[in-house]
Amino acid sequence: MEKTSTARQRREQSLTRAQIITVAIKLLDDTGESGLTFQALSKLLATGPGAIYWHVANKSDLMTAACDAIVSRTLGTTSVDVPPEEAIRAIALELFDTIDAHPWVGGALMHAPGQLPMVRIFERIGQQLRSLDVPAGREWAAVSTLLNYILGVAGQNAANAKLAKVHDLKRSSFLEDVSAAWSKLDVNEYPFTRSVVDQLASHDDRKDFVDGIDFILRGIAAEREKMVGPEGLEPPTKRL
Amino acid sequence: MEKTSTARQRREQSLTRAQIITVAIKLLDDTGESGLTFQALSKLLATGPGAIYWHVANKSDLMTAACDAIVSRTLGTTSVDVPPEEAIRAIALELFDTIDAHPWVGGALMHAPGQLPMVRIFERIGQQLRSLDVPAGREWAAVSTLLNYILGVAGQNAANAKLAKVHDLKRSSFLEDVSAAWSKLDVNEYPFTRSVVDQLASHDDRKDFVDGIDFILRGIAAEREKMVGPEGLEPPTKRL
DNA sequence: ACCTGAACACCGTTCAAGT
DNA sequence: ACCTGAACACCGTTCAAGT
Repeated sequence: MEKTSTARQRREQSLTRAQIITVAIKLLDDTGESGLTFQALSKLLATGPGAIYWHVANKSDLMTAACDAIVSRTLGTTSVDVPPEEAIRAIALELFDTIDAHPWVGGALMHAPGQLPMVRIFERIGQQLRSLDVPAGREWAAVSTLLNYILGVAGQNAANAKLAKVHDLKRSSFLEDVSAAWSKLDVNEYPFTRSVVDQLASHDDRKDFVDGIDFILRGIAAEREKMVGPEGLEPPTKRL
Repeated sequence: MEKTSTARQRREQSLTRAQIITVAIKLLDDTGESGLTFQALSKLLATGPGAIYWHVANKSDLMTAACDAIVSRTLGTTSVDVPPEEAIRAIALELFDTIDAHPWVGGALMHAPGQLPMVRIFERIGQQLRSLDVPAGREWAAVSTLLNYILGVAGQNAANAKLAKVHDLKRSSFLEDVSAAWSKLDVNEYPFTRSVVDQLASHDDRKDFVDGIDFILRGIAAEREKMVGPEGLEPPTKRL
């Protein structure tokens, strides 16, 4: 009944914020969002719950820090020197895969608006949009759209993972439950939903995700093309 | 120190699920997401915490039910007989305004994937997309994109409201904090973010939101136009 | 069938006391 | 400067006991 694995050391060196974050990530990965407790954390770190508060402001601070560690690691590996639209797709997909592997990151991302992890994504996408020559006045809207879409999918993934863990641990397809519930909806009130129930089981989350990114990118491009118009003259992009 | 307002009745009639949901909504509106407790709720209903569990499975069930009450009310008022793209914009805007007025709805929406409130939105958008003649194979991707984008904004609004309440109750602009933080970022690492800090204060959340919807709609339309091609022939849309 | 309310098993956070 | 760990103020949820 006792976790004999990661609980050793402590004593030779003093506790570190980085150390805490590392163990927190391990805990979150192993036991999910609800598994991160100061109790469990302090046991793994062989210390008291109070000690952690010396290095970390509170649980929310810890979550954001753990999230940022993952996000910065992910964005660090993105390839450069590809066309901007492809780069954005690559950034988005890497985020998707990361959140798929660590669903709690999705939840943490959602609950830390304006915080460092989100700014990292904002910046990366913004830079690519800038080399796409999106007019200065439309940059904000374009980045926000992409970011909010990514956050929506991220949050949904996190929620799915939590539901799957709560409902029961074995059956990976709670999709069947949803599918069954949708099939019982009134056909007159929910004609569309009823007509696409079968796609619930067959659809590919990852593919759908990129499709969404592509819709947005196409929308941004379409607006740009319309603005260049007959003269082909664009307002000079604001530098720095 | 005692809430004298809404605490009366009880006794003449038995407790109702609808009654519970109504009071829960009031509590959520007045005190935020963290204000909804079975303790506070049962006090307002003049009963014990255990009584509520006879009508409601658990807190998550209650939250989803409260969320659904708001969402169904909102979607019920949407006008009909407008072009599909405009209808989608209208649906999205009504949702935005609703979530702006009840930020907790954003959080509840995010945590109930596949649940009734989300299906309502899914269905409404899906119907409009169908009258837009989006090819059957692309409907799922198109609805998902719009829905996930809306969910992203919804979640962000909820998170902002929570942060604003926690940080301090008076100053409505925690934007200043974020703005200050962004201004301290390294210019070489965060050139884009630094160049748009001023837009943080001046931007209009609601307008940005519609802009995002428009990007996506334009993206969907652009794809459709490309597919009709020279022949102008579309595959017949699957009926029912 | 429906309500009561004490009790349970947990939370995050604090803080006097130690080193 | 940093850690200890008991204590505090809450949670959601349960359940024997009532009507």
